[in-house]
Amino acid sequence: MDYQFKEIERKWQKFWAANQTYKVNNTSEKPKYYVLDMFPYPSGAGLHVGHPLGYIASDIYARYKRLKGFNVLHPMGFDSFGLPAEQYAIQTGQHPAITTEENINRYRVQLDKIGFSFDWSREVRTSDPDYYHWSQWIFMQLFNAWYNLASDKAEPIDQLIQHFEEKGSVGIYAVSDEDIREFSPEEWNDFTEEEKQRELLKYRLAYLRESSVNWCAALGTVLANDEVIGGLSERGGYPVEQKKMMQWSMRIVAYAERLLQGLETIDWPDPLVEMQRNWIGKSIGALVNFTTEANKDIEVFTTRVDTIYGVSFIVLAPEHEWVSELTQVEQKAAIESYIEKTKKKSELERMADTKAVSGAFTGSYATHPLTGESIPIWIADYVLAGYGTGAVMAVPSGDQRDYLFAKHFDLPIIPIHDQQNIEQEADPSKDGKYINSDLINGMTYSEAVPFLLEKLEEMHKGKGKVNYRMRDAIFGRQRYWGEPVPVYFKNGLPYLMKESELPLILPEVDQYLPTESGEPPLGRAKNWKYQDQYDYELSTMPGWAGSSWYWYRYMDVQNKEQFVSKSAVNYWHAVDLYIGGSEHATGHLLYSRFWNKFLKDLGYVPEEEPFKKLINQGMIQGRSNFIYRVLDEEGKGTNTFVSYGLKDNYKTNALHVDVNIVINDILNIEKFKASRPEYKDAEFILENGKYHCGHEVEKMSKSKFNVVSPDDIIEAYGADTLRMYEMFLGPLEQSKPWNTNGIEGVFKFLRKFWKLFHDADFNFNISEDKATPAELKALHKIIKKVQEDIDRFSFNTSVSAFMICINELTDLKCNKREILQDLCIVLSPYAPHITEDLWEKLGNQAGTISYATYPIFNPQHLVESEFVYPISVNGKVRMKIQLSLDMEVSEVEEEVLKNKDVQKYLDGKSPKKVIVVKGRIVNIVL
RNA sequence: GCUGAAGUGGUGGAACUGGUAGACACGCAGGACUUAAAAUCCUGUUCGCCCUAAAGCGAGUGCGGGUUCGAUUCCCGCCUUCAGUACCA
Repeated sequence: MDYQFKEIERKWQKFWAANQTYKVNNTSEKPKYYVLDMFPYPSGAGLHVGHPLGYIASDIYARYKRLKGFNVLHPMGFDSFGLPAEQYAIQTGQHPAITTEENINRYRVQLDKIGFSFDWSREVRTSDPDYYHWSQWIFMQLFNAWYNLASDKAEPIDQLIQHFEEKGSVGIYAVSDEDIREFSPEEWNDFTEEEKQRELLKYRLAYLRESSVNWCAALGTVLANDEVIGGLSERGGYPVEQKKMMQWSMRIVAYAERLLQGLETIDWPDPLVEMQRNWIGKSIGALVNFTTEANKDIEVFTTRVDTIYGVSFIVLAPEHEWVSELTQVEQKAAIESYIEKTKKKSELERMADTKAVSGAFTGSYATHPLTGESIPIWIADYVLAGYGTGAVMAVPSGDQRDYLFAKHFDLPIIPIHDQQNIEQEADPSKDGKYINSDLINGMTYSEAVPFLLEKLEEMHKGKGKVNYRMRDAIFGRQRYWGEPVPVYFKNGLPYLMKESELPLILPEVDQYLPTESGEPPLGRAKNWKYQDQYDYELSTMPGWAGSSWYWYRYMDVQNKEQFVSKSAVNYWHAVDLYIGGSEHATGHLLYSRFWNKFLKDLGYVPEEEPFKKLINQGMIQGRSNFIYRVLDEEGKGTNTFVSYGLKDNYKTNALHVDVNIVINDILNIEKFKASRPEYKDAEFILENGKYHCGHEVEKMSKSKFNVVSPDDIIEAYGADTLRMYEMFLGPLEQSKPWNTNGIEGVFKFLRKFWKLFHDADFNFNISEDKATPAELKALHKIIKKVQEDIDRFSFNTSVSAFMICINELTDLKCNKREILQDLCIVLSPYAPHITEDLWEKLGNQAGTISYATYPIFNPQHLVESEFVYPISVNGKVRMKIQLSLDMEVSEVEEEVLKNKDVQKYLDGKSPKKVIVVKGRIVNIVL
């Protein structure tokens, strides 16, 4: 029988499931290896051909590691809380759990058809109460912890309480809110319970804070940033306003430095590391105090304390807390109107017109800490309330924004060093010697900074300070389909439930909308009170809660007592290889590192970093096809379509056409006519009897008719072809458009491979004869190539190498067991079905190829005695001469120069120089 | 603007440490088989020059320079595309 991929693939997928071929134990003699994929959100649209790219690569890697003798953990699950299911629920009233279940089942069917070696007995779903039990539990640990700067790690809050009881607030160095109180142990012990809780909340790593959210009154809901476009809601286009709400937050900033340092220790792609670094945004500078008449010191953050003598004004963010107090009576109207104006501007507009200078004078002055001069205080929206202290010392000579502001409002611009050129724009260089700078005149940058810091500190006017751009993460969503927060409120203060009461199950509601009074959907739940009297927290956890620790649950998915057992985590440790998209660079991957560090601080997990090696698979874009409708004289569409090459002779209108009825850019006219009634009588202007379509690379989406489903590919060519073709498309990390053109080549390759094992009538036919050196050479070339390729994640090049190998063996008419059996093993990570089938036919026990031993490369088989030297003259290859590889450099040179064709080039002269690289090349320089 | 990645035939791409540029595959062209088509197989296919073929010559990895016996690979400057980020003091 010819290669019957459908039958083969069905047979082995059934076998693997029935025999739990890929089930893995938490104990083994073998070394462990953990290969993880970023788990998907199961959307209603199902998988398209771009989704499995990373899964195929990781599956090849996992299978390869098994052959290399590792105990491989390779699980899969679903990130199943999320907005689309909730949106659908709002529209249809269907419970999101039902939609989610349906989508997961569909995903599972699609994934199973591709032949992955996942251990499905370890599947996790973040929306499953058995799973979110532990998301809630981790939240509780965060609530019950504080960050001790003295030990530089998170510690249980009980230790902080004990310190307060014994020593008061003295000697505590914590990451906390700014408004912490100072107290003695006696005072602490005299605090009421509520006062104590209120104070502790300022230290907890999960804490309540007032923060602003995107509130859309018309939709009655809170929107995520990416649901707001130009100040309007993405859906419906309703106005969105900033609204202050009490929100759960996570003190991720406490980990900023460790998150930054950890980047040095992990093997991630450079762009991704860079993105995280920028996101954390560390800057080293100083805090400086400027005194004001109103007796309110303005603290500014600067990275250029050396420019302090160039300060000619102070700028506050319009939201700065002292703006109103600093505003003088005669300036009040101007300031208030300016604040009003900025409020109306959405964040996007503020970003868009970065060129327009605007601001207003408060009428107040501050005193320069070193010169004692009076400096005007302005407000302007180019200063952001959220960064640094929300106030800057403006140095127009050194900062372009300050420069433009000074020019616009006619404020002084003071040059601060002798090499500064400030005629056209600010000059931020540090190269000169300071002028106009009193104490530091004549100093260089590296002398001035430590000098000034010391001076300011001595005067109690400032100090060195490291600032991070990263903000604490908001940890609440006013939504239904997420993990309930295991908290109830007593007298307005949050308290945790008992751990034994977990999980707190997501209650039923009548609608998935906010209540009339604007509370989140959980406000609709009937009789939902803690101990029948206390209100629960009504917001749910954000999408990243469940994904910030899921790789641990895979290690020990059935555990009812703990999120992961000590023994499981001490066996698997951390993820050795993680494959996923770069869109999670600053979300999931940052939060996961944060939670991991926290869990490590409390001793639950052993590793500081959860993902040792990470690979980003590139995005698969769509490749759209177009047909060209001919327009008549009035520009109206006709029912005639002109082929791509002739379209310039007509007035046309390009239309997307479904790529699934186009092969190699040739339209299948019959299928097209049948696709819609109005095309039934369509006419075509053809080229050589064919209709050629135009094409363009776009996002893969339904509306562009360029979505290709893996199901269709598998139906036509099989999963092994799909797997190999996805790899063959190009380097894993590169983004590329999906183009089904070319898949035939991979399919033909697998047929040729099949034919090696069969005679002309497709009877299984294997020879037991001894292999020839040429056959062994072909085999050992591929053994070596594939292991090198997989080790550097270059899967596309091994597919080519397999093709070369099969072409060679076909030419050699090789059907010897000695060669083909090992070849099956080497190919099996890429094409598991066909190799498993042939493995069985070769007489091996069914279903065992996955645990076979990868053949050992023997360099002996690749040793050559002769080499065809390319002979180049002045760097240009002119001819080839075959010589023995035993020949020494001098012998090669001698032999080459004797050659007749070489003599022709020499033309009687002797060469200036002859370079011989043994076994590589000869270059003659004339 | 800043940061990062990348520019190689008609197309996807290969060339891993500076050593035969275009492997492998698609497409295309020609041929075999066939009444014909599909399928399959064979041959050719970077561009230009010489009527054609063989042989040969010249150019060639975004552009311009450099280092080197030799550069897709290293260095300098520029252009283009994609991605991320953005008044961060």
